[in-house]
Amino acid sequence: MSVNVSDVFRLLGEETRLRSLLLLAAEGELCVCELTWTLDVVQPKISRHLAQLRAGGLVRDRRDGQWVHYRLAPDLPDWVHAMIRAAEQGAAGSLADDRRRLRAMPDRPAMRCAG
Amino acid sequence: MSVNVSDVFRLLGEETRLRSLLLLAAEGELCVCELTWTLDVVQPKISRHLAQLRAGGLVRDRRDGQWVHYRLAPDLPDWVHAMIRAAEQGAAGSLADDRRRLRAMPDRPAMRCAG
DNA sequence: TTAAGATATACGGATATTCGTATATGCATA
DNA sequence: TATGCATATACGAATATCCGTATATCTTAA
Repeated sequence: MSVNVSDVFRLLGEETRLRSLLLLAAEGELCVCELTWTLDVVQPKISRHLAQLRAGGLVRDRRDGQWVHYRLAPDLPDWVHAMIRAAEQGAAGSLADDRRRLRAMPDRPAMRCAG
Repeated sequence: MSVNVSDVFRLLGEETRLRSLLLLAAEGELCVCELTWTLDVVQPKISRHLAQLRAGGLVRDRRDGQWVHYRLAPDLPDWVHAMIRAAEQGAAGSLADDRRRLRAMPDRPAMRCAG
């Protein structure tokens, strides 16, 4: 699964995908319902965008009962990590907002070890 | 002229724009005809994409007689530079190819101080 | 087995993007 | 002024992207 530079740019050029990826990078692992709630969009929209991130090799999914948890792909090349760090820096404000909203989510599917 | 993260991603998610920007970052300043020749695309295509990069605040242009030279915007935030460096790393191979092709261009409009 | 919750996909429709071609604009030079 | 070169823009067509809604799939629990 090799990642292509312009594919990565194209994938992250969409707000929902960018916000999702930055949340995953910051929180480690999130399920679809957490992203749906945090970003305040309908569930199929999140699923579709996550599927694109997965097809592009940026994230992996893991089923856990009813839930599917997404995380960054474990084998991303250095330049992708560098690019994500740059994006975190450029989107610091809105990322912090999203993380705050996530923490305010009621009844999160627990078993999370984020910090 | 403030640059937005997802705008930058979207702009660089198109191959011609990405290759143009990386060439500009590597070479300092290039005119439209150099990009047209190097990337082997028709001139209006280059002009259109450069116009988008300019509208997005990523590049500036400078007219010099008949030629218009483009360069990276001088006031880009750190995270944009970091993102460009990451892209250079991820696209190292094709960027080197493009720079080689540029150096092989005959009758370049001179007055260049690249290296 | 039935019901309910979480997630994924199918399907159109709306919108946006990209492109090739033609043409306009700006500058230099005869 | 007339011509030529470099660049920009206009325009329509092809294509891609994104979305909302409906529905399918998978899992758990009763």
